[in-house]
Amino acid sequence: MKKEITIYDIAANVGLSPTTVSRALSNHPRVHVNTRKKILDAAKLLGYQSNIFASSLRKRRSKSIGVIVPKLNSPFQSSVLAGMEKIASQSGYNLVISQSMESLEKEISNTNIMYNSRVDGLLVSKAGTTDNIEHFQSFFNKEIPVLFFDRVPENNHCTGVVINNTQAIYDATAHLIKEGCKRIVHVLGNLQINVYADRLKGYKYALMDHGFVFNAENVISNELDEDLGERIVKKILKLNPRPDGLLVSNDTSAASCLMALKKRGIQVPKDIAIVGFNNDLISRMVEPNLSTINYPSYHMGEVAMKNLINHLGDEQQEILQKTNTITLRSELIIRDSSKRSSYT
Amino acid sequence: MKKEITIYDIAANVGLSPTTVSRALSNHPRVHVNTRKKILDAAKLLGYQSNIFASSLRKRRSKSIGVIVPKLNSPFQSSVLAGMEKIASQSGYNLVISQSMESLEKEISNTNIMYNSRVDGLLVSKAGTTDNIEHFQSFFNKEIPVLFFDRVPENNHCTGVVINNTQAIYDATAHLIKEGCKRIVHVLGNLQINVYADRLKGYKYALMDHGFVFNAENVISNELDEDLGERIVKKILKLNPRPDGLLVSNDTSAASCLMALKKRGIQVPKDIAIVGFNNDLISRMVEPNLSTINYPSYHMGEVAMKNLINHLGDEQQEILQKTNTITLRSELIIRDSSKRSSYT
DNA sequence: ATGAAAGCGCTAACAA
DNA sequence: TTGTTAGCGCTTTCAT
Repeated sequence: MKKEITIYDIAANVGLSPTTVSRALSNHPRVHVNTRKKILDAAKLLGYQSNIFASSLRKRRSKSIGVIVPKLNSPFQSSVLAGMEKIASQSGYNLVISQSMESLEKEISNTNIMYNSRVDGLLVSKAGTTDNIEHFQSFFNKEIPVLFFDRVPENNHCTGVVINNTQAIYDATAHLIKEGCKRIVHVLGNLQINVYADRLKGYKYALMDHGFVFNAENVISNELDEDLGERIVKKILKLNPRPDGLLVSNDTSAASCLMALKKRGIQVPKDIAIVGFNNDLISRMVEPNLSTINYPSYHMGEVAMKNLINHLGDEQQEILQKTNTITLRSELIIRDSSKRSSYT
Repeated sequence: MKKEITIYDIAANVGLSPTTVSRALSNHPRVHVNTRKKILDAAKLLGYQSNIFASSLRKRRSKSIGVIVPKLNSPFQSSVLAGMEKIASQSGYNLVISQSMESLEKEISNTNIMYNSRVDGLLVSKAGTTDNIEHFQSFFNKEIPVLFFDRVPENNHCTGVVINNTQAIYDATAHLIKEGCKRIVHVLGNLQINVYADRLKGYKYALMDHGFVFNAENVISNELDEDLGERIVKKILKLNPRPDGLLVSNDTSAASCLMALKKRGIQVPKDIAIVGFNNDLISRMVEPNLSTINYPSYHMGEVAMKNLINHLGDEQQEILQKTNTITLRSELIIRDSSKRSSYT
């Protein structure tokens, strides 16, 4: 490995002190314009590259933000990440990204690595099995801001960027009821996750408000993956009376249910109406197009990152502590998969 | 911010030198078992966290890998990243990720940031407009390994992890010909990118080998996005004779073409057969299911990361330099969107 | 506007 | 097996 060019080399080259070079390089105001120019020129000439380790060691800041997501390869998360990256890079922050694979154990390990990596702030969408936030304690102790997004822990003082999941599913349920559905099955993920717990609430409230009786048989909590469709459809076809409405907590799974239904000759929305969640691309590509909840994922990434970065400067993170929740707008998008009115 | 606990604190606590503490902490063999235990206990007790800046400054290694992709929010890239993250985290490496947004300018900027961040290695899938690799020169000079994946630069000595794009499209084209297609339109991305240039070759070769005449009108180079379908379908419907085969370089765009065709009452595969690329989820969710090329994206991430990390130890990167290309297996998956035989 | 000196926390020679 | 010493490259008082 070649020798590093340091500010000492530049200093020697231009006949000034390392201090002045350092100041010039970091745009300190108290450096004469000509001096700065001379130094910058020399730096370029010598091929100088600042050593961020030395700088970070000294300044105790890394100019990097950690992000922990459950899974990297999901349309939702990758879109959030894209939004985050945009803002971070605009502000000169690096993104250190890791995935918890829905495992609390790995989330803890990731968190520790992030802590050791001295990220200036942490953005987390928690794993399904995470039911406490002890492992972030080291961040809290050192007052390194931690901000949750989408999947936020319950009952705590952390800021979270979320959508109103309860309202979203309330609207979806009410919509299905209005379309004449009599038995609506709700398929969702791990109920330990706020996202799904809230949606279940919205579902219940909507039933209640429309004079329906809640029936636990109509709620299926499951791993939301691509193969969900077959499993779910088998299950719901055994129910009596047969459900005529299906509320699935993500579009991929909803699409998969749609496939499984069509395969059996069950017509959507005539026999069963479907509403998905997220407004992923796939919701516009299947037939019939899926009604869904528009989830502003890219925007969520931007907002979360912006809020985190805005508060990095503050010595005391009061504002971030006090802004407990930022709720983004989401809305029901009605497409053909749930338009039953014409058939009834 | 609270005071840091350092190895000096531990040393003082257990009555040993910082050196021994450092050795114990990094599992150096020449430390007595009891000593190590005492040190580890004290470290835990005091809440010690190693300072990677100091360590990296001293060791001149960051234990982090940079990844630059064109876009974070693509099913393909996020799957590659997931594979990379898995391997990296297993080996104790952090992932610093940024996106070039298909802009050479941003790619250069990202590259410089990665260089300044002192990543131990760099993984790149290049932007569409990148036609040289000068901006990686600083990495080459310092012998920091750079490995390209999927979109690799032409004519250079860098290692790349790729699939055989030429063969893949050759097979797809041959398949369409066998299914009786007489006029096959090939829709692909920016031809400056090896991926698409190679595919065009495969298309031409296949035509040639089957006695077809290549016609430039049948090649459409375009931005491959979700809205592609309408644009493409309008174009091809103007062609005379009307094409009966469509080869689209990613599944999202292929699905979008499929939608646009169906909207106009054109039947797939009877009137026009379609083959996509990537084997994204969406290819299995549209109707008819899309024939496509299975692209082992997750695996590509794993392989690329493994190869990079394997060669980080080596002082001289000879092996990496000499292994010029790693080609992963890809294969044609035939589904309903291209099964025309029964109609002819 | 510029400089001298100290030190961030760690590790690697070298010595014992 | 353990310790001494020096220094990685930078920034930040404090002085001039």
